[in-house]
Amino acid sequence: MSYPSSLTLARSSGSSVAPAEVGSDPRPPVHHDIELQPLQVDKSPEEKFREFLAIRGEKLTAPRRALVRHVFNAHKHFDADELTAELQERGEKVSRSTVYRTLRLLVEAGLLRELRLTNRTAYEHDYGYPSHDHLHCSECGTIVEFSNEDIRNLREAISRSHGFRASGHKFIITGICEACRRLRNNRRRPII
Amino acid sequence: MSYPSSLTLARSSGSSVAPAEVGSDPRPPVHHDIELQPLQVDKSPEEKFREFLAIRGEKLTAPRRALVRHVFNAHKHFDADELTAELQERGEKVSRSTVYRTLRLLVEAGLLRELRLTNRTAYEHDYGYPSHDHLHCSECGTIVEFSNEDIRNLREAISRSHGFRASGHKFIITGICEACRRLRNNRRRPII
DNA sequence: GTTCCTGCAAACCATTTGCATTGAA
DNA sequence: TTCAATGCAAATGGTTTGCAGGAAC
Repeated sequence: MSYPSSLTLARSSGSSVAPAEVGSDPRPPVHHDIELQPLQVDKSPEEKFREFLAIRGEKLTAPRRALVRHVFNAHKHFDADELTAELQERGEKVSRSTVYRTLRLLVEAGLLRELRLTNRTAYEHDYGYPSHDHLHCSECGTIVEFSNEDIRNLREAISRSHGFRASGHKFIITGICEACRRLRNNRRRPII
Repeated sequence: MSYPSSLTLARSSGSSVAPAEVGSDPRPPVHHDIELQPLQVDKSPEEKFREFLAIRGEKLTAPRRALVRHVFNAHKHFDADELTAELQERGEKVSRSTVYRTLRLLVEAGLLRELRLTNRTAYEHDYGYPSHDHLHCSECGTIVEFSNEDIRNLREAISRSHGFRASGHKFIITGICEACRRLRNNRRRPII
């Protein structure tokens, strides 16, 4: 069976260097700006999680199910407190502790990936989503995803030459996004 | 005037893919494993810091001087508490708060770079040290530095294609270092 | 002198944990 | 029926901050 992966907002996947694509308003320090196509996967995240738990003799409870469903319902970056708030707004009974505990499990299960760009840990989909890296705007905090296959090769070559066996990597490019740069320029030469 | 930069432990700088070089004991979760040549710089870190402070109308005090001297006396990764301990062992009167405050200044001044691999922030030399990236052993916590010029090009190409103006990047390869891999293998097939 | 800096202790804030209770298998 | 999960509140641990006294410019 094929899980249709109802992720939102997919764009150009870009093999060597992907074309530009920038969001409109740069003010709120929120993330997103999704560019990649979700992968077709044969099991739903929930099912995948249940299996992971079963192997360890652990249980898929109501709060865990609500959480994993909610998280994979929209493709975006989020942190523990945002998630807690969203779940509670929806009337789901999930405490902050359980959110933290479950997020840790989802990372161990390979469903989510951690991203430490600020003091709060951000999470993103790993299961059903292609390997990618991030551009991080230091002005507005926007996170843009991109995919570049050279990076993987580079990572392998470097690891090999250092006797490392790579299991993953993080490549984060920090800078100013196009929208913020334009705002800056407009401020410098204002229309009188 | 040329500052001779008394950094310790330099090794192969490696342009495209540097040769392997691995430390001996992988147990303690401490960092290091330096591979790059320090750069020749025209001002000492202390002098550079003094200038930075002067511009902002701030002062180079005794604790700050002790700190910047100590930090640039040896090339290694360290965190705030390690540094506080080392300074106090040497009889320098620097409180933890001042260490935190001064580290932040040194980052702003471009003398140090922050590295967030664990829950504690690690610091490393930026001034007088070439741009580089890191291999991080998930088993023993060792950090190995490497330098690869393709990364910079990749970063520029990707940034350009996304309308970003890059100001920096972090490329961290996670995996198992050679020493830890050997330990694992020995454990799997023990000598009876 | 004025302004900035220091140390101390307290505050902060994200995350973790102990424990009594509840619930999945 | 058993072992694990939950929620709450308290603990943790790295980092920041308010403030009164102390130093640089």
